[in-house]
Amino acid sequence: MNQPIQIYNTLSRTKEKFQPINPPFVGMYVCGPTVYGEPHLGHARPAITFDLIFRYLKYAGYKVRYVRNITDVGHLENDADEGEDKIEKKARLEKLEPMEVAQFYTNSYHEAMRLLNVLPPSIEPKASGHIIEQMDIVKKILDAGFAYISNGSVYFNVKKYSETHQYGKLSGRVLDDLLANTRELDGQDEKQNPYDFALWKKASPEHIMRWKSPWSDGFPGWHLECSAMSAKYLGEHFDIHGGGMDLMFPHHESEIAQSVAANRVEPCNYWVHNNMITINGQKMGKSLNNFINLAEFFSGKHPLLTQAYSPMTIRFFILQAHYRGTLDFSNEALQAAEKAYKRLLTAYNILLKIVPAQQTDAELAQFIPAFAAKCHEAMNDDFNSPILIANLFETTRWINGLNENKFSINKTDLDAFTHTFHTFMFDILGLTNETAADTTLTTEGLMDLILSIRQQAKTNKDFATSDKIRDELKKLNITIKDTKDGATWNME
RNA sequence: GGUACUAUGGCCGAGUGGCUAGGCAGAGGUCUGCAAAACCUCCUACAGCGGUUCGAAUCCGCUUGGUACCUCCA
Repeated sequence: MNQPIQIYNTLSRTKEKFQPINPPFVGMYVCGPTVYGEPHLGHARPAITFDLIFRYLKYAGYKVRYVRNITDVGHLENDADEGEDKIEKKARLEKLEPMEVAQFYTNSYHEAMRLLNVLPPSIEPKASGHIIEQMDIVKKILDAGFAYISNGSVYFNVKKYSETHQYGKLSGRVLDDLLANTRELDGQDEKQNPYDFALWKKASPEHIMRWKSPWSDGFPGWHLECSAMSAKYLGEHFDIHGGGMDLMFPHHESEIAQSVAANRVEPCNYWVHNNMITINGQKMGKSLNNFINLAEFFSGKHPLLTQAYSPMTIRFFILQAHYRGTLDFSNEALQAAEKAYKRLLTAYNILLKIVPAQQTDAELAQFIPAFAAKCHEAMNDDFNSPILIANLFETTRWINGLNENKFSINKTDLDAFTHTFHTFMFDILGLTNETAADTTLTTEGLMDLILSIRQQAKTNKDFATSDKIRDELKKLNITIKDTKDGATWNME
């Protein structure tokens, strides 16, 4: 509303002006996790990407309804010989109810998101709670003639659909190519064409998660849950649909086909996809032994990690790259991010302590509004967080200069400066002031006392004592810095 | 093989047809009892080969590399 936002739309492969259907309201749907394992980096990136977008749209004055689902049914194992539901398999291995498994990992996911300071979505619907809505869509698609029933399962007729619509327009696929490149596999006789996809699957006898339907005892297939839940909470036609680039085909492509077949309307105007993450240049996968979950990053307990990385370091690192580029994790890169993040925090904490003067230096007076403008410009250009962060770093020399009395600033300008910094660093990027959070008044008092004793020792040339104080504090992760005006400290 | 994304200095990672990314690391300096921090200065890249252009890392083509997806599943 109050910002001209450009957003990259996968459908058009260009940046487009963001124009909601019904301003100031914005509907955004993002594909959430399948809860059958510990949350890992692959969960963090989309969550943080769309958290950034959510935060900025709200900042820009929109009333955003953000829906992010929990997938807790019908996820078949990728490389298993017999198609076995991931959640069911886990349940069998751990001797638990399937829903117990789903709940357990949903809780883990929520905890990881909380630590990463990812705001909870407005609505977080579960697939298992929307079976009826999904069956309704199956009925609609059957009625419209875009699906067929085969042996108790219902399949989407891609060929029929493509006679009047363009299946493949999101991912750039051509139907003939799909056909030519699809391998013939066993057990696909139910489908008329290999590229048809299931809307409803008949459950095999050992399949625990099943629901009654007009077609069979079974479970909803494929991409149906997102179509059902987005339509229920955002309407049949809403603004933004997001997710990882890996979901573009077939998941999102099929969502479009389903929605158009059922409702005769495109599900959304803007498709937004975040790019993938690699670890040391390789994709992350259990079979590659480089699978690191978020708890392991936070604790440092993984053979590939040389140290623990705080949630804010991970968040900062992810935001330092643009969401549409691939991002490679390595210890070196994370350590650089950790230092950079701390430097920015230090600058902010110094800014809070600056005492205003009567006047602001002319150059600084120009910088402050320019800084705000550049921050907005960065975010308006397809949520360019790396540019925003670079802009924040531009402030450090001003802040350090103020701290050393090289410049002066008046109260109005100082407030504006602080406000802009705070807004972009904490409200929009969603970083937290980890250092300040640990600092209590008691600690301040204790540190003042300790530093005065150390100053006394230094005055007496008792450097053994002063160094001992500094070294022992260092072991507690408290760093002393001696400056002209006395010692300062900060806690890591 | 197909589709998509991508290839930037020691590392991470932005970006535009001609002009500074930013961070980390490194070098020198200021400061300092020492150290750290801070500040100043330096390190100037754009996979390869062609083409368009007065001019391209930025546009086009080809080549090569990386990643994801292309079967059941969300």
